[in-house]
Amino acid sequence: MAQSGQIGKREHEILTAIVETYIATGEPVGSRALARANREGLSPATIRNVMADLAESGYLEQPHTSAGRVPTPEAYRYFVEQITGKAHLSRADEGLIQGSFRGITDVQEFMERTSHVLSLISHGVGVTVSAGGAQPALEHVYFSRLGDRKILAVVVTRSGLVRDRLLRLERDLEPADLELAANYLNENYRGWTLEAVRAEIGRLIERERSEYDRLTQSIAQLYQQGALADDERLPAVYVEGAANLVANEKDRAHLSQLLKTLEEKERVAELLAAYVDARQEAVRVVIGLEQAAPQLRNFVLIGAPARVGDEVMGSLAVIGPTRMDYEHTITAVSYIARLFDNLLNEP
Amino acid sequence: MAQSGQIGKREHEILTAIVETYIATGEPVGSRALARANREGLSPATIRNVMADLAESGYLEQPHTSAGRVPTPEAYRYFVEQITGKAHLSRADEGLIQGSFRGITDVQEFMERTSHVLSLISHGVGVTVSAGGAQPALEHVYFSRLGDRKILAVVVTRSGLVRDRLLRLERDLEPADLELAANYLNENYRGWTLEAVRAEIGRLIERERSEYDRLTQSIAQLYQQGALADDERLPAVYVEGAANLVANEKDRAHLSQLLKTLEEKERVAELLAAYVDARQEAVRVVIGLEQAAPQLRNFVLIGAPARVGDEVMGSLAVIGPTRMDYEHTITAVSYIARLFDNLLNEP
DNA sequence: CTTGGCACTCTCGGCCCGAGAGTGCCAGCC
DNA sequence: GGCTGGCACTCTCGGGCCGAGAGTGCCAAG
Repeated sequence: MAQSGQIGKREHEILTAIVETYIATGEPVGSRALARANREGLSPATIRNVMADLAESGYLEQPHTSAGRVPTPEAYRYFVEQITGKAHLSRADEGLIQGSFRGITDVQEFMERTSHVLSLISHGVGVTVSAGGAQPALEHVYFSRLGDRKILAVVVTRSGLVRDRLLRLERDLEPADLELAANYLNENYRGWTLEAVRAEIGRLIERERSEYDRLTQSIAQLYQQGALADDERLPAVYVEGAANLVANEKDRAHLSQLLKTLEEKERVAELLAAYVDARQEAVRVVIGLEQAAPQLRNFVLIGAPARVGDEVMGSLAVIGPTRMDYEHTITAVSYIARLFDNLLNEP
Repeated sequence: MAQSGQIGKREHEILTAIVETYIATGEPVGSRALARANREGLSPATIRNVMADLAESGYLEQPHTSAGRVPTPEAYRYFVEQITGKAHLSRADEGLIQGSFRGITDVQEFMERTSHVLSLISHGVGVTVSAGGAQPALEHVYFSRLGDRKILAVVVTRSGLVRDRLLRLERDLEPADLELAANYLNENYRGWTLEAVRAEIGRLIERERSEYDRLTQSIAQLYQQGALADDERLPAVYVEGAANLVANEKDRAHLSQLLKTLEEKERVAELLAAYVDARQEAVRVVIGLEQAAPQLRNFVLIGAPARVGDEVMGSLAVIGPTRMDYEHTITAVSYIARLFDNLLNEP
């Protein structure tokens, strides 16, 4: 009786074989085909019995009577658990990844390529999201006057991210004022988290409310228009390989919805934030994303945090159909996550 | 005999009606339906005669005998020519555009929203590409040391674009050296085009080859690793609304190719560069993009340069099927192109 | 516990056919 | 001469039907 969900050696073999062939072919797998491929030479009838047990335990489903069996999310979870640890990055994939990153010079491009190469290897959608989570620390600010009361603020963080914001001031500031303000901030607050800087400036303004000098006034204005604020609310999101979904999704309306969802950058960022655990290094595999969005029911997320030293710079992930090459994808995600660290810490 | 392509009043009316209903319905339009809609009460037979003439002149095609007629690219060109100038932005579209841009603070986000709102209005793909063409002028550089021999270079241009590059030096530089180098560049070359700065530094290094002082040495290293180079080679490209293609393209393989093409940012940038004329302000409509890519045969580009004052900051465009709402799209592109200018020059 | 056999079920592709839409052409009408 | 109604013809599309193929469940025997 397998109804408790016990999985013995034979069950394991057959379940694994079903998941593998279903991933390879995309069609419900029947007992006959399985018997032919099986090295132990079991008969179709035997396999049918085992399959019936597995179906009862919730690992298999039938699209309709008299079709083959299809793995349930439960089956994929089991399958992935068995793979984990054993998998090994293929030479070809390693070469592909290394080649993709050759000659990269800017951070955005690095993220873009990461997404791209992930989509190539997984045949799913590659996603990279910057930052989120940890508070970025201030490295440098710069203000540039673009026109009347229009200021461009550029903030560089310790971890190498660059953010720019367009500010509209209430009263105009001269370039000299801007320079003084930037110098003041750079000299006194380098290395502070942006939040701490904001808090400190808020206090500063409060304290000196009455005796506003020119510098404080400039800074107050810039601060109030959000020069240093909210940067963490706008993580950079890179999505590549959406075209891969076309082959997998046959329902047009559904496909269109999927593409729309992936174009909403904030939602993608939330998805990664919800599922990728920044605190631990491991690759996370989530099978069935229906909680995040109903149209992602038959989808899988395979992600990992991207960290440089102790700071989390963001996360990378593959989003793809449950019918996915887990082994390649998991190893690739894990490899690139480590690479990310090396890129900035090693020669 | 209409074989010379002469278009009289009646031909004009009927051709316009055919294009309009084909755009609306997507199905070949027949003489009967046209007769019913026609206010002049012409009979189907008469219309058939005119249609036969138009077909001979190259404005109409039949998918097969005994189907209705479908407009050729020539017909769309004619149609668009008639529209141009007359079109007027609808209240609803104007509200949508204004609403989309409310509260925007950074340049990237502005471009992204532009692409997004274009895709909403046109039901095609909205595209925005920064820069290209004109040489950007230096406003400010900053160097940050990320780790051993790893430098982050941030370049702000006059027009408000921010670019960062990751450099790997041959010999390490101290933060103090970096600061000196940045100060030197900022003080001496602000307002120069990047190319001019590069040329000048090249000369400087050449001249002082033997008597390298510490500052020149730092600058030489940063220069050689491309701190100021090639920025124009990497325009930022924002593509939104690819999901809209799903509804229009029935061939899956083709659809997949289309999406792949749109994901190749460089190709999209080239496409705009090729077709959007930076020197003149007008909206450009290109019908039939097969020269750019065979899979874009039945596609149309409607684009305009985005300029701030005299400087071209990039271009914006809609790429969509020939069956597109030209009137809405052309007016929207033109409106946003002007808005782009206002954004930075007016209150 | 495993296996071969057998009856049953369900899908899928091919085929046929009729309805519907559209065309081209011709003869007649204004 | 241009416009129109009529008519025969063509092509697509959807529905219905059928047979092949694949798979199942169950049973009885090894």
